[in-house]
Amino acid sequence: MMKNLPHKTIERLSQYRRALLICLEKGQTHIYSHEIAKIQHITAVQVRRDLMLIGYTGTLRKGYNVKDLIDLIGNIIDSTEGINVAILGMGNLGRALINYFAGKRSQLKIVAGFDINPDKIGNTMSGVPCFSSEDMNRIIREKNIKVGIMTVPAEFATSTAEQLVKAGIRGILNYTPKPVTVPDSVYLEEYDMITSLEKVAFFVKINED
Amino acid sequence: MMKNLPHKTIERLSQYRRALLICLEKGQTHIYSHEIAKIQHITAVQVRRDLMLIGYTGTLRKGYNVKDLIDLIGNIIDSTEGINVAILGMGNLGRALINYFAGKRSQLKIVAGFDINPDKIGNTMSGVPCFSSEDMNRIIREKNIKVGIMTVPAEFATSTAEQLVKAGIRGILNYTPKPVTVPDSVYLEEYDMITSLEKVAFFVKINED
DNA sequence: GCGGTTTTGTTAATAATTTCACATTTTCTG
DNA sequence: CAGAAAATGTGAAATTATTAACAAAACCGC
Ligand SMILES: NC(=O)c1ccc[n+]([C@@H]2O[C@H](COP(=O)([O-])OP(=O)(O)OC[C@H]3O[C@@H](n4cnc5c(N)ncnc54)[C@H](O)[C@@H]3O)[C@@H](O)[C@H]2O)c1
Ligand SMILES: NC(=O)c1ccc[n+]([C@@H]2O[C@H](COP(=O)([O-])OP(=O)(O)OC[C@H]3O[C@@H](n4cnc5c(N)ncnc54)[C@H](O)[C@@H]3O)[C@@H](O)[C@H]2O)c1
Repeated sequence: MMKNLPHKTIERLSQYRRALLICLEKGQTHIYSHEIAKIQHITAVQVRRDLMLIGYTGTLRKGYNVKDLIDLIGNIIDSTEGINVAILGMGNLGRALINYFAGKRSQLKIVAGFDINPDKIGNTMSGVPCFSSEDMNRIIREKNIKVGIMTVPAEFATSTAEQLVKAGIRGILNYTPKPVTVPDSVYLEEYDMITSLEKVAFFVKINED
Repeated sequence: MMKNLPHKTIERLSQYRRALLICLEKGQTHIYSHEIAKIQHITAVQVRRDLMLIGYTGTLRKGYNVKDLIDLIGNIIDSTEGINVAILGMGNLGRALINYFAGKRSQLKIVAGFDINPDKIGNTMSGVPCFSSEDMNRIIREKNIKVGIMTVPAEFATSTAEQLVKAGIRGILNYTPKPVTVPDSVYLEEYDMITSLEKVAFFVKINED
């Protein structure tokens, strides 16, 4: 069910929820498609189309119920039992991520970090225990970790991905600038900040007439 | 010229270059479309189509010349005089970014950081001087900074974006989870790691049959 | 209660992106 | 040198994503 939602829609649903959570905190009970659209820099039609795809129906002239919509998006994109996540490489970026995620989403819990630096192993950072990379296989299985976020140095990207796959991981988010290869059964997402920055720089350049 | 390249192509060109630079370092002189494709997890046709769009012609049976292609991609996406970049918010993520970018791309130079924490102002981090946010307007104009990377706490996202726009910035890369609004003349790119993680988690969930 | 306005939901149209299919060229092999 | 194999380049088709257009319903002001 809901397996064939467009990839772009999945991303937007996550973003809608983020915006809706802010509205909920502010005590807002309803929201119009064009309000969501404004926040996300897209069109109101697109918002309505996405909500149509997940079968949510708003109220005419009142818009969408913020709380209900948050819940429905949760039903669609979250998994019921939650998903345990590991950080590979507790360096600058790894720590920044742990800090950022701490308590943000109850369905996604960072339950372990891994490193090879003996000074870090055994410590806890923002509530996340750091283990030795050597124990990756065991810990990932013990803690039922499904997703790994790779923040190791680029030269260790390939070997770390291999270890993760061997340990039975189901999804990898790779922040390393080194693309990795995984079997089809593992979902892979790669992101490089330089690509984003170069894209911004490109459009700045061509806007300069 | 080259103004109407598809957005997706721009992103991929940046990624091709990243891969090609690694090949160049290894001493590889030529590369086939299917080799590039494998690295980027896309199809060879897509690579050829992108290169067709930028007017690059490879050699039949030899593939593409690594060095030439790197140079051509540079001609397309880099601006000739280089672009100066500022980091807004020298916290965990800001410092991680400075560290990461240091010396990676000569065309994109992080020339200033801004913060409001007096302990940070006046210091230098990985060669990047940290200024007070109050001086943003002056410094951005003095140093001819065109692009800003926002890594301030979410509650300061809106005001920081406003300051940047007032200072005449041309592009913003927003890593804050708070979407911001800017005039059409400013190119805006937003990225939230939670969206990426939720996307990975979603596909892990639906792959579990 | 009526006419005007606003908003949703959805079909149809359009636009963007990717893939297919294949002609062409080069290289290799015997 | 002929035929097979491997690669590029590209028009056309297919797919995916976005936008336009509009009917229908709800509310507002009078
Ligand atoms: N810093 C950024 O903003 C940024 C942005 C994009 C990508 N990246 C990439 O993310 C990665 C990490 O960046 P960083 O700034 O955190 O670097 P860092 O050097 O601060 O952290 C790397 C950490 O990984 C650990 N490590 C090394 N080998 C390991 C292994 N085999 N298994 C587990 N842990 C291991 C190190 O001990 C260190 O703690 C790099 O590949 C970098 O290119 C960084
Ligand atoms: N840490 C992550 O991995 C991560 C990931 C995605 C997004 N983010 C977002 O990036 C932002 C920064 O994250 P962080 O972990 O670096 O936080 P942080 O608290 O470590 O850093 C924020 C820095 O911004 C400075 N600051 C505060 N107000 C400012 C202002 N008005 N002008 C300039 N500087 C100001 C603070 O002094 C601090 O140095 C947050 O919005 C966070 O949600 C972080």
